[in-house]
Amino acid sequence: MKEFIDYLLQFGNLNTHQIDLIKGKAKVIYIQKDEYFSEAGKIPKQVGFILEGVVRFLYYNNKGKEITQYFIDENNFVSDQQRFEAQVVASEYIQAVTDCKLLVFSKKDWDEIGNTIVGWHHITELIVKNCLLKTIERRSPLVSEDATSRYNSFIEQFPGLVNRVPLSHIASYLGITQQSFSRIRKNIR
Amino acid sequence: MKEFIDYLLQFGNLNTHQIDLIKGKAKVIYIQKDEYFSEAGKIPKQVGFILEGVVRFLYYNNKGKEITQYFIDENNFVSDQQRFEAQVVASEYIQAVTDCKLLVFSKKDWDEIGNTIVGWHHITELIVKNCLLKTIERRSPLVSEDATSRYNSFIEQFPGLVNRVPLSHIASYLGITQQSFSRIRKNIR
DNA sequence: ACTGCTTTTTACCAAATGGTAAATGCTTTA
DNA sequence: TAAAGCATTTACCATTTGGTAAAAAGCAGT
Repeated sequence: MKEFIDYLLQFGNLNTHQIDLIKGKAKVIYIQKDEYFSEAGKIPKQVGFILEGVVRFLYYNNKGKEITQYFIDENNFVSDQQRFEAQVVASEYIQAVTDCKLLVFSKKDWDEIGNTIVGWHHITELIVKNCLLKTIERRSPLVSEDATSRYNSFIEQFPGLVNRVPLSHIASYLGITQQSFSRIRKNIR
Repeated sequence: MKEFIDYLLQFGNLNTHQIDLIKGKAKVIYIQKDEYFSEAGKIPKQVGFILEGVVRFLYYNNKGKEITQYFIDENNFVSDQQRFEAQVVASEYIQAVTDCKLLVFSKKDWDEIGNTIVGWHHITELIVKNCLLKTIERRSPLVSEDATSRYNSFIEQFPGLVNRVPLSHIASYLGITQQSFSRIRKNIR
């Protein structure tokens, strides 16, 4: 829980009273590997913050191929925030890649925090913008670099994740087949 | 100018007094093809809105290869907004791809608008978020699809741009060589 | 330890893409 | 109109990546 409050305080000030309000509304939930945090075609019910574990965003392209779009690990928000705020159906799945421990807020509680804490919306806007920028920055090299360079930047950007996540998902994230990925890893060794 | 105000009104309400204030601070400038709107290593001096023309974001990767990261055309904001707001040096170039006519605001005028119009920050936050989401959505297929599919989604996402932009820049945006791009266009014909 | 199941690696060949270089086409300028 | 300069295409071959299939490795449950 401390990690979560520290995370928030990076983006704005909160007094102890406000922090207690937030803590009071946070629920801890556990999701097992391969379970979904939210699903394409359904309205996201909650916004989460990862205390332990890794999740991924994924969708199926028009050829039916499963595409891993992004990984999120400890001490980061996990949410299809646009769809959550607007309460409209998501177009992507958010799936646990390992067993996860999450802090979550229901839409009702999230709104109550927003209506109670002055400046909360500003904080969350900053967080969303920050996450989007990080996403763009991390995914950009995946377009222009060759597969080996993509893998190297993945290792830099998500240190340790190689050992926690099925390689098939990483290959999908990097935009290559699992076979090519295996070959590349072999050449690097 | 009407286009600009209409664009803003998509994201929030503004009364005539506020609109007049904004109009009063907007300057029209012209940039010739290949000139820079802002440059890597320099602090962005202004935020712009494209009335006519096309610009691109570009950077040089660690191998010195020029990478076109994004195109922006008429009736869209063009700004390295994070660096502009914070007034820190940019890491990318913004270059006119065609002769351009822009509305621009200096940092001083932009701040004055923000300090005068209640709700302005909210509008600009929405716009920034919107642009970032669109960027992610447009660039995502570039990772996982093959070159032909990338080209097809480019045509959908930027209709008409193929005929206004040097093909070498499009190839770079798609993450392929100009030769491959030429070959792909030939096969489609 | 064995079985069955999933993940990862390997092998093979086909297809796509990159790199170098040259040819063609298009625009601008004298 | 010719010349020069840049953009685009083509050709050729090397390299990378994809697709299919099978082997090997890892893992869970008995």
